[in-house]
Amino acid sequence: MKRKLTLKLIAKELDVSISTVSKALRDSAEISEDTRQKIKAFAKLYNYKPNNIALSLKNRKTRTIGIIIPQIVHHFFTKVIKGIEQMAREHNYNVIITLSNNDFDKEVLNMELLANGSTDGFIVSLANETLHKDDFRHVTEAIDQGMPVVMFDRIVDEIPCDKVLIDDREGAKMGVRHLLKTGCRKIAIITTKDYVTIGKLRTKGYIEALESYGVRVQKELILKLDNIDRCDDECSAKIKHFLKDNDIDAVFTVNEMFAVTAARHLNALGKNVPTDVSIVSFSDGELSKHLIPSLSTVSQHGELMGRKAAELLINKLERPEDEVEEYTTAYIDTTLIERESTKKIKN
Amino acid sequence: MKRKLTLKLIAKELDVSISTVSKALRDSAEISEDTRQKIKAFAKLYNYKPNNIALSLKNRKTRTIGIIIPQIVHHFFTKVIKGIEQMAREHNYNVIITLSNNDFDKEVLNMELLANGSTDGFIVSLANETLHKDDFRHVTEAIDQGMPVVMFDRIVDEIPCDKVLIDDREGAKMGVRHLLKTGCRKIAIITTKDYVTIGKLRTKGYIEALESYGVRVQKELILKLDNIDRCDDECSAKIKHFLKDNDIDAVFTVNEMFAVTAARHLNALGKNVPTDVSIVSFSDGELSKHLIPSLSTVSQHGELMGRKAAELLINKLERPEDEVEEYTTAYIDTTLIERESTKKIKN
DNA sequence: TTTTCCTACGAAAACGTTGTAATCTTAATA
DNA sequence: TATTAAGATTACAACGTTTTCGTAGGAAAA
Repeated sequence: MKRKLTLKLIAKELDVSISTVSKALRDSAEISEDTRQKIKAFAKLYNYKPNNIALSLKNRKTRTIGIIIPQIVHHFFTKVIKGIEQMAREHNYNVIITLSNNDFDKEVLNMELLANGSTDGFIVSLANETLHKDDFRHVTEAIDQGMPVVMFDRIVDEIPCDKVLIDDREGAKMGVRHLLKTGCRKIAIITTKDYVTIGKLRTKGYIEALESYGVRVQKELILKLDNIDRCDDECSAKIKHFLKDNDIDAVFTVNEMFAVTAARHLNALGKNVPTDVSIVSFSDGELSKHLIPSLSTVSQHGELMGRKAAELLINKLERPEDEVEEYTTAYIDTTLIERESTKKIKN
Repeated sequence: MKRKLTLKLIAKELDVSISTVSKALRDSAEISEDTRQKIKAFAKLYNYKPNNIALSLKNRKTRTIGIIIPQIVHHFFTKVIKGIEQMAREHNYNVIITLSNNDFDKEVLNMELLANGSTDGFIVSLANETLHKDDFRHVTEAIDQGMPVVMFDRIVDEIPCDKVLIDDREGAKMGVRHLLKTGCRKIAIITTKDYVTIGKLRTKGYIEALESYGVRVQKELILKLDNIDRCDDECSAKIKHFLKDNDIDAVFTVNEMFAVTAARHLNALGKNVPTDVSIVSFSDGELSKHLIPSLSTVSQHGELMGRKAAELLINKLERPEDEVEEYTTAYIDTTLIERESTKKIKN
């Protein structure tokens, strides 16, 4: 196995010192034109590339961003990553992704692992279990150690760091308003339990939208589920009964899976979408687009979110030492995408 | 900003040498029980963690695997990554992911970037443009430098390295056979042009399945499209006409998007799936699962593929120096998943 | 007492860089 | 001719580890 080319090898080969080689390659004026050319030619010929690890150690910087997310088999996170990737690349940063699988211990482990010199900062979306446990020491510890952290999507208010959020309340409001505009009045919502910030805020938006139209909010039309973005059999059964037991003409869901499951059950119940029941879902997924009928959604723009998160982090990483600490919370707007699961707006 | 705790700081604090601290923490018998306890207690109290970068530099190993893939917004790659992640984690490796966006130059750049000390080896799926250009120097160069490389899915036969592939021919055969078993005889295929290896092999499987049942292969029932995994308007229109113009009772597609598009057009044509026309698709997607009706698929097991790729790579990384070079090509079996788009098998 | 052998620690090198300071030439100036 | 200046190169330390080798001091053996 060939050994990677190093300054030392070049130096030995050309019979100069290591310093000379280093300086020549960095175009230092200290080195004579002759020597510089010779060294650069040699380096180019044998394709010398400085060793990143050594540089990281020396500079105490890795130019690497660590992403900690619950899972990757999820279109939303996938898009966020893409956004982060883009922005990172533009600023010459690398990206390491680790998955927590929604497991608290694994999340802690991953953060510790990456905190030991591998990354300059973190972009984090917390695991379900972490939110549940209400234990964020691993995050605050990282922050205390001087690691900049940006949280997105699944955040915790109390942690002092930059945050990027979807404007969940506004988004939900927009989605439900659309249902109202198309004439629906018996609008249900399928959401998560309140400890999930997202669910809570979206529920709030739902309520506000109804109130703004003078529609009474009925408690029995609000279904709060334990699941967050998967929908297992139990979850599916609950949705089924919910849809069967209530007289509704529309359903708003806080994620795609709930919507798809609802669509399936409505279909089984012989209800036509959108004639009998309209559906609007919060989403950043492919599913909505291709379902028959395709789903109208409140689109989350995960890519933008990723870009923003990366931007905030990079700002922190490159700010001068003495700058005052200051935390931003950025909101990413949502867009309503009309598809086949809602009726046309009446004029 | 607090400085990270290092051996040096501990040594200074406890008034011993750096060596002593290092040894104590690694439970060396050289250090007296007393000192050892004292040092370990201190380290624990202040949460000392060795610096990874320094270790990497020293050991000339990073315990990091680099993944180079065309895109991440694609369920298949997402699953592969998950598989790689798992296996890596089990063997105490980290994972860095970079995206080529199907762009040749970016792929080259990414590989060079990661090759400079950041990773011990690569898992690669080539960009379309790279396959088209037929230029693989960046890969062979990495291999020449002693970087183990494992290719998966979009591979090139000539490159000497481990490879992981889906058994496309067998998979397609199994899918089409299932259609035959459920009584279908007028089976169409929607596939890609032959220059895409995957399409070619799957078409071959289709033909073999028909022949094994003594069903005549009709050229007009084979639709070869230019697209690979997206399906734009033009592509959709072609599928629409194909379905309208031919009298068929089943359609086999080489990817999920073709299947979804077909389902949509069949629906519009008033054909019931599966009563009038059955559908089987090659896939590793979520779409199939949630479509109404859900699609029967030849499942690709991306996760397994990822695990296998990681396993091969780790084997290479940990094999003794003097072992002979030897390359494996592993095939990942496919599985037929029966859902609602096919009829039950008649006995 | 002298030699040998443990025990418990420390010094130093190495991994690959970079930047500062030191050194050595050679030519110009006084 | 002696001094200085400049130009060109090199030595060295540092980043944080681990590990090999060395060594001091004391106890056991001769």
